[in-house]
Amino acid sequence: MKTPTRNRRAEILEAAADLFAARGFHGVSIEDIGAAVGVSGPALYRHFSGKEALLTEMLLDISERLREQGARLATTADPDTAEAALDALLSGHIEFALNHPALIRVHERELDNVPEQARRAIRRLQRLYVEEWVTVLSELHPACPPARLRAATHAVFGLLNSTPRSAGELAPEAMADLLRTMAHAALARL
Amino acid sequence: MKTPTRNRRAEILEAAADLFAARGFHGVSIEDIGAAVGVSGPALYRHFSGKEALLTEMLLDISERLREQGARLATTADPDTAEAALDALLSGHIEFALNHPALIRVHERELDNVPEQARRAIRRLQRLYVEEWVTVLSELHPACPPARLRAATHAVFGLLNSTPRSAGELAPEAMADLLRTMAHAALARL
DNA sequence: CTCGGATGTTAATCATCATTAACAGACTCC
DNA sequence: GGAGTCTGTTAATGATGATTAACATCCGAG
Repeated sequence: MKTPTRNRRAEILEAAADLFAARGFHGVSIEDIGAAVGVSGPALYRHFSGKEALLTEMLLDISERLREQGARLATTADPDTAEAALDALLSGHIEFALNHPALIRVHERELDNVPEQARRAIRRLQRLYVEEWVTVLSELHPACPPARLRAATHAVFGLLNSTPRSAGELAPEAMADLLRTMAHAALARL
Repeated sequence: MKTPTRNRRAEILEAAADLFAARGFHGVSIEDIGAAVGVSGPALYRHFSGKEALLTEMLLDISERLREQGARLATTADPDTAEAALDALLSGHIEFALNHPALIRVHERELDNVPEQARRAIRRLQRLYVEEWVTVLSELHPACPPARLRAATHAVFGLLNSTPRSAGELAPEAMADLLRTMAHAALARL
């Protein structure tokens, strides 16, 4: 019972993500989450200090992954072409959104349910990720004011994160292709 | 007390929309909503049969307004140019999103908290609205399969509805301009 | 006037839930 | 082979919150 236990935490986070994505933080009970992983109720307290802590860890993890990925992709070995960097950011975000629709949804909707302090940390990571995009975009559109670039970035996130809502309409590759095409076009002229 | 009372229902719906947008359906209590309009708690039951009924009416109203607006704008007097129809749809949606960010947010997030039957009705209205867009788009892109057009429509909604998230970054007119530009570009090549 | 309906108020009621207690099996390390 | 740690389990405990009951007011109609 050494190895299987290792997964418990991750297993719980995964199940909770699906549930939170489907019914929202307040719409899911600790019981529900326990049931989803085959244990029941208060067992979760052996792994997390509480429901908020669970959500907090989930959001911190997502934000951190996005930020890390953003920092990595925006600074590719060949950053001379901002075009290439933008394409990398786009592809990375799309891949994440398509592979983890539940995480994207939770990340988009549940920040307010995180306790103040952690919320600040999460916001910081989100801001860093956005700034990664803004930096790249400002190279492509030097005349465009930063506020506009930031708003454009948020708008593109909204576009890319529409995935969970139109799931099933299109095959994943077709969806990825569509989103990349649309996002590129949307960001071409600002 | 005849006239002022007339507004109570609308007043409640408005306050509830703001609260639901900010904290989510389950994160808001009947007490909270009452307090927001200056009465307290169970007084709401004089106007709505319950919390779910309140949300249901709110979502039905939003969906209906969008659908009606869509039907009206897509069938302008001069529908020979699909371009014009698309532009009208875009402008209408943007105006709605900018003027009613709370409603857009609730519309986007809370459908699952509506009882089954009403949910079907709301979904039907949403579908009709989407089909309005798809019809116009299919004139502009005859070769593009409908599923792709539908996914593109959802993606554009995601883009346009990003408003509540990037509020404050840009002045309303600047934001409207940005969204229109980006959406047009995103839909130009499918 | 006074009756009835529309609106509110405060005090139950009844569930649902997060969180904590108290208790138990299992596996590790010695 | 036993002490200790890890993970679970099932009963409290305590809040919070939706909904309903039992009473007030106010106002217009007759």
